[in-house]
Amino acid sequence: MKIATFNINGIKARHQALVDWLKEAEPDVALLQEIKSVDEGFPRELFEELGYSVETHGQKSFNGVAILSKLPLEDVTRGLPGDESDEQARWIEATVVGDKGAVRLCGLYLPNGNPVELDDAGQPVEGGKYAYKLSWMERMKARAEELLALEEPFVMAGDYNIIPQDEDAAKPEAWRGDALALPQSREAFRRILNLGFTEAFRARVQGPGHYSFWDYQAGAWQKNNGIRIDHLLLSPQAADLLREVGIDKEIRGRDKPSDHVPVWITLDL
DNA sequence: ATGGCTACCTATGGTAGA
Repeated sequence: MKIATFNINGIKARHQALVDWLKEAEPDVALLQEIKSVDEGFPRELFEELGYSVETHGQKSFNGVAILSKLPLEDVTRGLPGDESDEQARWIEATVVGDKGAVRLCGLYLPNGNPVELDDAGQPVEGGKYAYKLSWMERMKARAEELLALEEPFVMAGDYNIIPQDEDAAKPEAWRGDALALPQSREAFRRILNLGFTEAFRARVQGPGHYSFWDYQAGAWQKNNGIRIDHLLLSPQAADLLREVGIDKEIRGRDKPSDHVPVWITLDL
C-alpha cells in the first residue's frame, strides 16, 4: 500500500498538476493539505475518474484537508478533537482497508505559528498564532495517545510545519527564531514522536539535504534552499509494516508547482 | 532581506503562507 502526503497549496490552482502526479506516482492513498476550498468546490469527479474515493474537510479560502483513496475508506471523521471552538479545517481521519489488513490514517495540516509572540517570561501570548500552534499540538498528542492505546497500525501524515532538526534545513540559521524551528516547537513535536512513533523518512534515510518545501521567493528552489516539514509518523504496528519511503522532489521544478512536494511510504498491507 | 512569490477573495489591494 502506497500512502502519500502532499500540501497542494490550492486545489483550484493545482488540480491538473495533482492529476498528472497521481497518474505517475499511483499512490493508493493521497492525504492532501491546503485544499483552500469548501467541500462543494472540490473537483471530486476529476479524481473519481481515476478510481479514487474522495473525502474532504474544507473551508473557505484557507486550510482544508482531503483524502483520496483507491481502496475502500471506512469511518471517516473530520476535525481534531479537543476544542469545539476551533473552526480551522486541519484534520481528517479514515480507515483504509488493504489486501492484508487495515490502517487508520490521520491527515493533518499543523498550524504554521508565525508570527511568534512570546511574553516577558518566554511563554506564548494567549490568543496568538504561536499559542494556537502549541495548543493544537497538545490536542494532537492527546488524539495520538488514544489511537496508540488501540495497538493497531495507524499513520499520522501531513504538513507538520516543523523542521525537526537543523539537518532538515539548508540554512538552519535562517529559521532560528521561526515557529517552524523554535526549541518549543521541536520539543512539542518530540513529545508526540516519543510516545512511540517512527518518523518514516528518518527510519530509512539519514543525513542532510532532504527537503519537502522550497519557498516561492528568492529562488529558493534553484538554490536548493529547502526545508523538510512534511512527515509521516507511524504507530509501532505500522512501523513493522514499513517498506519504502520517498520524496517526489522533481515535482517542484514543474510549471506552477505547489511550494511543497509529495512525501510517500509503502506499507506491507 | 519581518521577504524577493503565490493563492485566495464577490477583491481591483489585503491577508496568509513558511
